[in-house]
Amino acid sequence: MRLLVVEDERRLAEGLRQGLEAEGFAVDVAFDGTDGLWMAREHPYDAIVLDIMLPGTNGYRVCATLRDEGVWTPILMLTAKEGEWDEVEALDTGADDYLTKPFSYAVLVARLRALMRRGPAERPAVLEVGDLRLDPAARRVWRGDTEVALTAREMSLLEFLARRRGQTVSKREILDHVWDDEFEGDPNIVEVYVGRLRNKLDRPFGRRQISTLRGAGYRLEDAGG
Amino acid sequence: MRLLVVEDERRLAEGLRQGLEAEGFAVDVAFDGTDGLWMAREHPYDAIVLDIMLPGTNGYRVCATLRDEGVWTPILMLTAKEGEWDEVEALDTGADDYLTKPFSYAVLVARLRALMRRGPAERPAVLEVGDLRLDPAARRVWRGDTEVALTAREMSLLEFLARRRGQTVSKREILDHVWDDEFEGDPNIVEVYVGRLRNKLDRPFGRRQISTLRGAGYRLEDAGG
DNA sequence: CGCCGGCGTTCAGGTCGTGTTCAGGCTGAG
DNA sequence: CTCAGCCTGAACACGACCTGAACGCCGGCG
Repeated sequence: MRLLVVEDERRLAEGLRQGLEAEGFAVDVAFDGTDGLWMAREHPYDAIVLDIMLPGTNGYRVCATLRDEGVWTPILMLTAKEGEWDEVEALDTGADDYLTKPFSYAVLVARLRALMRRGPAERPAVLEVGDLRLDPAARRVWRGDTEVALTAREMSLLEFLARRRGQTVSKREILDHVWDDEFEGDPNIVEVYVGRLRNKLDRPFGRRQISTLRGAGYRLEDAGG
Repeated sequence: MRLLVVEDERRLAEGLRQGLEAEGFAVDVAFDGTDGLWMAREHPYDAIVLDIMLPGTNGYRVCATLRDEGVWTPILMLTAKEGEWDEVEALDTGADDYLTKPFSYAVLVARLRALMRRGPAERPAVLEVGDLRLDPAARRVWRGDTEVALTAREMSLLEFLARRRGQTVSKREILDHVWDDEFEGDPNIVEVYVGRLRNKLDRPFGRRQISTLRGAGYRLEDAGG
């Protein structure tokens, strides 16, 4: 069984390598996100241990990118903060399990074995909100039974809203996540794209699932409200 | 440390009880969801072990209901299927952790201890005052079961009052916090907005939870007086 | 190499919700 | 009774939001 450990704290990384090798695993180590991503793409690992706080590319991004590229190797994430939303986010971006630091070594091994027993989860995450269904990996969207064609940008906006379903997300938040932290163009672009999503997903079906909250932002309603 | 185990398989439930009591926990057992819900409401447990597949009320529902009612006891869910969406759903409905059956007994204990160490944490991102419930993050408000639509300004006024529930807040204080330190318009605007909140939250429900204290300010009553 | 179509983005004009002001009526304290 | 403080319905103005259209970039294709 071959493992990849992506962890920037050298001491912890080396400890894990030794311990896991003693357990009979073959272990590779990457010290930052970019390296980790590259190695995960190149080699067929049986599981990946992935820290969230990483230089280069952070854990969420590594995970999301791999899933996007169709790499479904089981991933166990290491989250630093306790009681935060990290865990939910970890699972949302396609991780299969998570562990909060500090963790017991025995628990890590137990959960790794469970993950690998489960096999390479060839299970593309599908988000469902009401009768809206979207497969981020395949980049496909259905309203009920009929598939709807979206452009790349429309897709990622919808995905962002879907992951925060029921919540109000501000325009600034949308710009930061769907566009880029440094995007400094016209925020009106969000309105334009929300409009396009409505034209494709709501109007033809007589719905209004994307609602506007003036002064607050937008919200994808849970039910077909 | 007091635990509640909600599990319908008698054999497993008894095994857990014995094992956990041997670890020094005080353990109560419920064999279906309805009982579990009732017991969780009545007693201040330090943590709850909750099976998903249950007669009566299923685990998701038990968890969601408790969270809705403001019970934030740490919950560890037991999911039966592997590699399904159960885990995400579990965390989404407000569970703090999950374990996939079959699980190692040692892992269960380890994770329980971690949960309890974390404390009755999970800050209720939701404010509750009487049967008034508001989720500042999602920007949503409910009176009992019915959601009420508020504008941005109404929302922040209500949030301010809710965070000072039971206390009298002066008009000046409200102006400083909900509007702006330098706001120099007509203070009457506070009266207008209090009136609007009453129209939306009190009047339609035959309540009067926002009371006026002449010469002093306003107060959001704890109970639905 | 140049045409073409799709896509992301910008722009301008129109709509309508929301924040604010105002004036007159109401209420409670002294 | 009187007055200050509070309530409230109506009116207004601003700006957030919507939308159709145009522009430029890029990749595919002849």
